[in-house]
Amino acid sequence: MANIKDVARSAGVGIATASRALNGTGYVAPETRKRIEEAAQKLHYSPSVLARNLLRSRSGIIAVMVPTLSNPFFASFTQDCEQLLLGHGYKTLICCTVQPQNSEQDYLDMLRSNLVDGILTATHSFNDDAYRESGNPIVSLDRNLGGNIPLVSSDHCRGGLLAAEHFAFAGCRMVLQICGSDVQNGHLTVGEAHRSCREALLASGVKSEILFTDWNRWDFTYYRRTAAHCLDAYPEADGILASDCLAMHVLTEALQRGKSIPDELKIIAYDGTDTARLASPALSCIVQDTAQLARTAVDTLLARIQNVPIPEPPVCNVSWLQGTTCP
Amino acid sequence: MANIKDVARSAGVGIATASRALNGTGYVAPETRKRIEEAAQKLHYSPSVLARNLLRSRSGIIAVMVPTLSNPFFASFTQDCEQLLLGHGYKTLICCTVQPQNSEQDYLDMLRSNLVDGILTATHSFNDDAYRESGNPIVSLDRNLGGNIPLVSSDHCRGGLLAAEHFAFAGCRMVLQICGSDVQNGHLTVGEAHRSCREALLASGVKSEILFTDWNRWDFTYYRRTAAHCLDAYPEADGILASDCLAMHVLTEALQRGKSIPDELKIIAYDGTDTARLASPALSCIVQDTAQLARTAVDTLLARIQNVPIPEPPVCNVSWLQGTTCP
DNA sequence: GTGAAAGCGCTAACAA
DNA sequence: TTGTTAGCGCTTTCAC
Repeated sequence: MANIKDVARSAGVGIATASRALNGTGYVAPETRKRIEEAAQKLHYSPSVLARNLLRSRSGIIAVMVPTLSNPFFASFTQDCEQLLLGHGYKTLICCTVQPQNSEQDYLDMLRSNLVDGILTATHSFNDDAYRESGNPIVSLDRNLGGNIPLVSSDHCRGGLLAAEHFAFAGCRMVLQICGSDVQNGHLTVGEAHRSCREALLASGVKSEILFTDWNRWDFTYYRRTAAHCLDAYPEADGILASDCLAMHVLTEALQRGKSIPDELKIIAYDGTDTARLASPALSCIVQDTAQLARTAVDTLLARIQNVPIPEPPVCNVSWLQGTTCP
Repeated sequence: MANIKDVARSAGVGIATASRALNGTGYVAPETRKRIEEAAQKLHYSPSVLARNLLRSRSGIIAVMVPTLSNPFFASFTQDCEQLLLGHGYKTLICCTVQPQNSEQDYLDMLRSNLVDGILTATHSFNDDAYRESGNPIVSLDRNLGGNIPLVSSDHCRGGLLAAEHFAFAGCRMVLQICGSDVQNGHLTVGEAHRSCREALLASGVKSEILFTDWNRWDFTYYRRTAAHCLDAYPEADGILASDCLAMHVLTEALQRGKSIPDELKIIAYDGTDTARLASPALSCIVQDTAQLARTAVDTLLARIQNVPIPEPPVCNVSWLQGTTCP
């Protein structure tokens, strides 16, 4: 690969002149510029981003950390971030933490070692200290990392309330809320949804049970087993709240058992990704606005990187999407 | 951020010694090593990957190009690649080409400018020349780029055959095959599936129509419109072959119109991602083995990077997954 | 065993 | 307007 020295030599000019011409920075005679450009063309010159990065100590790369891309919510969020970041001149490095051995620490080290300029994390693990200590531009989705790490999240409180209202309105007597075990440490803001939902249900005289799923499990078989377990262990439940994938499995499993939906069992899917909207019968959903989440997260991160004061990130919208699994 | 010079100074040694101690390369007295390590610890030293990369002219990053992560097949493939690459010490840069302005060219330039060590492309656009000219380590999924760019793909010929067999067995008289318009340039290997399916159908006396979808469209509304269009425009079709997402929309739309599935209409989903397996009634699928595809693609790319001779990449398995939308 | 120095490819002061 | 030079932070000869 030809480098700038080759180009300069070939054009019969100094290195700095070549650099200036190629970057359009500083003075350079039109005729010289032409010679340089031709030389660059001829040699297929392409500047080394590596060298440039070292000089500027920035890589132009942002890491997006998610548990797994196989979950449509995270896939969608990642996709949205990638597009937005691209618009700001950043590339996106993807980090899936579904395998416990891919410790978040390794990913955090990328920040310190300058491999990435910032991190946008949407993972669910526990070691919050590592994040705080890492100190650099980090923005968190849906998980309160403490320190002064900006938190971006949906209005889960309202989300939970919406769900409760619809369950109650539909005449449920006993709702099973399925949520990740990781909400238990209290740092996951989605816990708010379950808290507010439960509170509102109880206030309306509806019973509520909470079932915690295993940590960091996002696979088909686990979902299916969990769905079956719910129906086995809580036969009296006439309402179930679960995130998209799980809700779809519950729906499938319930139909297979001959349950009539929504008559015998109401289901509300939390997240409301396109995937959930594809189920038949259509799932009733609490929809998180991934586009808004991504936009907020990216804007906040970029502000952080540029060291401009960041406005308190707005809480993102949730909305009700009427399906047929809960009126 | 402390650099190696700071560490060396703090430990009272030369830079080279510090480097050797920290990397465990070359001789260094145990006691000196200890001093250096302590200094590094104290200063929170973390080596700059940027500098190291420049020196080695490698970044340890692989780019994975897909149309969009919102499609579960690509999400799954990307996820699998990321995990495998991580095991080989590579990070994964994600490039979504759903927006036409994010030209593949920009991404290819990353190769030349050393930002990535290799590219794994699974996009569907047309400019094959750019790939060939870029010359560096590239592996293609499901798209014949020509030159000597390795191609990894499923046994689509068998996939199409399987589909045809099941349609015929189910007693279909007229099958509608929906496929991306991009197969028309003949470079997309998935075209094989449709070719072989159609051939086998015709041979069995079953009619076959092919409907081409727009290029590079992967959104919910487009899917839905297309599904509706299929049912409108081909009322006589009693079998439909479509990729997962579209198949799910067709299923939903058909049910909404009161069609009885599979009695009046058989549906086979091509890809068979977890998402499709979640539909109710369960979709009958031709399953591509994304794990195997990813493994093959990654192995081939790494061989290419290390400049070892690459065995002809094996054609990956497809299999039939019995659902209830086609017996 | 250790350290000085060269250099990866580039940009930005500073001189000329 | 152009060229020389000093680094960015690191690894790696090659003397000592």
